[in-house]
Amino acid sequence: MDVKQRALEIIKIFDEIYPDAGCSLTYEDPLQLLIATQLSAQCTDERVNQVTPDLFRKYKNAHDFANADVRELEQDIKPTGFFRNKARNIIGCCRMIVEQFGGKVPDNMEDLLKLPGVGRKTANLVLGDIFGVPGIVVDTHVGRLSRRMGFTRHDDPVKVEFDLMKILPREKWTRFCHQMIYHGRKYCKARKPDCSACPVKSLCDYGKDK
DNA sequence: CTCCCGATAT
DNA sequence: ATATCAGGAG
Repeated sequence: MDVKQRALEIIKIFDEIYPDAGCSLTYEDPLQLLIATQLSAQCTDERVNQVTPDLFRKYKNAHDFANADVRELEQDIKPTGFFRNKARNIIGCCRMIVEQFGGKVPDNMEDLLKLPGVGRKTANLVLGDIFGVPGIVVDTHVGRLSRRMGFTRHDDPVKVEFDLMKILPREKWTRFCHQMIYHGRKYCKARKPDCSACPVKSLCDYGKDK
């Protein structure tokens, strides 16, 4: 079967088993999603969601974060790991948003990438979930599953992103990535993938020798 | 390529 | 003990 055809079949099954696939981070506005996503680097969403309610009660907007004390912010986000980099990035990010973008999260890739600590993964997530702009969100799950499913043979997230863009219909991009992450957490896990129970095993060669 | 880094699963 | 978690910068 053609790889595009196979992707569509997988999406059909994903739509049935993950009908409500969306972002697992809790947020109430664009800035909160931007910051929660930065905190989610090498950290589970679950842990981020344990930290953000207090965080967003304490810092209510870009101005509050821009004027935060670095050491204090470090302590506020410590459980998410990489806390020194993340605290510095969040403050730098919010200063730029206040000074150059009128206090609002930019709505385009070019400007989002200017923000410290924001790469293509974070930018594509914000574009997709906030502004409705289709984007391939390549995180650790999407990269791993894409390789296992034969959608790419690259490790480089940017190459994975462009391979997926060629295979998937544009309007499916954002939702498909959320579904891949759900699937990665439930079946196609990094350590002990549960191929025998996988709903798309007939469309994937990865666990074929068991 | 390395570094950042705490928490949990295996 | 080690791998891994919705990455990004130098």
